[in-house]
Amino acid sequence: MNTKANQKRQTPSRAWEDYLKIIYKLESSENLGKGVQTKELAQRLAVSQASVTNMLKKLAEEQYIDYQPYYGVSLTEAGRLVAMKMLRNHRVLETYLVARLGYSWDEVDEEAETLEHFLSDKLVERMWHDLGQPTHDPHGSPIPSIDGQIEPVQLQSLTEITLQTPVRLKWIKNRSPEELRYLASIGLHINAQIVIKNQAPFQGPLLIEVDDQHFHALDYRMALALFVEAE
Amino acid sequence: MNTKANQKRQTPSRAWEDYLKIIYKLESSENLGKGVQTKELAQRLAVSQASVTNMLKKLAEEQYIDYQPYYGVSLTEAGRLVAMKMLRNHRVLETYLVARLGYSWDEVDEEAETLEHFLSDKLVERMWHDLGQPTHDPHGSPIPSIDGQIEPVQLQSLTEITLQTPVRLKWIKNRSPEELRYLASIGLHINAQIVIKNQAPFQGPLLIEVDDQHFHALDYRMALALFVEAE
DNA sequence: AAAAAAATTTAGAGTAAGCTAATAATTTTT
DNA sequence: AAAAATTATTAGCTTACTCTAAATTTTTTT
Ligand SMILES: [Mn+2]
Ligand SMILES: [Mn+2]
Ligand SMILES: [Mn+2]
Ligand SMILES: [Mn+2]
Repeated sequence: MNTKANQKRQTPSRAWEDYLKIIYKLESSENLGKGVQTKELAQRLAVSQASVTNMLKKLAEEQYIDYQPYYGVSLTEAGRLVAMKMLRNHRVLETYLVARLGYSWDEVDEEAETLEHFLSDKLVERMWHDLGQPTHDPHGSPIPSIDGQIEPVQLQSLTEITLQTPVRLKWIKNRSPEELRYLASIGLHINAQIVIKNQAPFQGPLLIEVDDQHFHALDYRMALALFVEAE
Repeated sequence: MNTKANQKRQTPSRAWEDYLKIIYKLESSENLGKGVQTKELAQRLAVSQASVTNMLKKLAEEQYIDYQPYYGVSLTEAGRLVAMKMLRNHRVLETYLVARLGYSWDEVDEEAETLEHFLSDKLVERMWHDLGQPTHDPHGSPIPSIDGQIEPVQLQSLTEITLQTPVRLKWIKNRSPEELRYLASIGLHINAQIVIKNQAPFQGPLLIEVDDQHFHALDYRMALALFVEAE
């Protein structure tokens, strides 16, 4: 009856869930195959690095992550499943708010960031079925399946597209509400058609035509966050 | 620049909100005009009496309650408004889950008990408008208005009704999911017609007829929680 | 009015999650 | 290969909320 070894893995708290979700996001958008850094986590979670170190020890203890002190962390399968559940909760809710309660795509993230931790499985599944089992959220992010599978994103950034080739907007990655409102105001919603007419040098703005209608100058950094598919 | 006096009142935490909500419920269902007791709060919140005392000091400090040590507590106006917001959030959500997501009345309380603390005003108002601005939840409890007004319940308990007088069921107070399912199974939903055919002595069961269809024996303690209105 | 019972508060401690400052390890630059 | 810069960890505190056990006050019973 060893008190430590026998202990059940606890239900992850809100804090743990946010850590695991961010670790997942950093892991999958990471250029290299290295572990996720303490510093990056601290930034994304808006807590001190010391707090992150402290929490990583607990997450490792409960086997949600593999932790090599000084060399970063990666998710275990248990940790990945927690992250997937958060992404599913978050994205199903966002989709529901837009489709059923008149939210616009810039309003949903704030609501979902908190509620993702408190929605029951039952509620998420009922929303998802009511919506017709959607596969993507209002920003084009894939919704993990209930058993934790997620479609790999196979899209190109708008910055990688050659001039004059019409493409369709499929995913907007991580933009602020203000930026999302701006994008909507120039017609850049999911599935909009985009043709790059010109690209200024030195990572300068792109001249784009949207849905064969209007021309706009698009900042290079913004273009980096727009992911598209050949028509 | 006194650190204490200048301090803003903090946004109430989930724990504070639950305390204030329960204080409200005990205050308004209390027989006498005395303060709400520490012991009752401890029972309803499932925490120790010492924890309650500790929390009451903080709530009094922030002026959400009036607290007379040893003689119980009552809500201030600020405290009452917090309680009303929780009841509104809780009851609007319950109504939404039943009307829009196929929940039955015995499933909604569990979901609402947690989510009431995390729903934004925007979301609650959108659900409420989408539902057509309902005034009562699926159990018949009144939904406070957005500015904290609540309709006083003016109903009689089924135990106070004379034999053979048809009445309509308007409110089921505080029943467990199991009891709610049982009530539904014998046709006792909101607005069902009830006629008491007989009442056994010594607070024994009531013989009732439901919607002119079926007869049932109803436990006296259950009847105490059913509130009705003359037809 | 005293004794007994019940309710309440106080004392002391624990856990979760955060912080700053100090220290240590790693990585980058020279 | 040193020095400098960066990143990470440790040490020591803090706050919010909870607990049990002991002490105190109020209420009820005798
Ligand atoms: Mn989001
Ligand atoms: Mn979150
Ligand atoms: Mn309820
Ligand atoms: Mn609650």
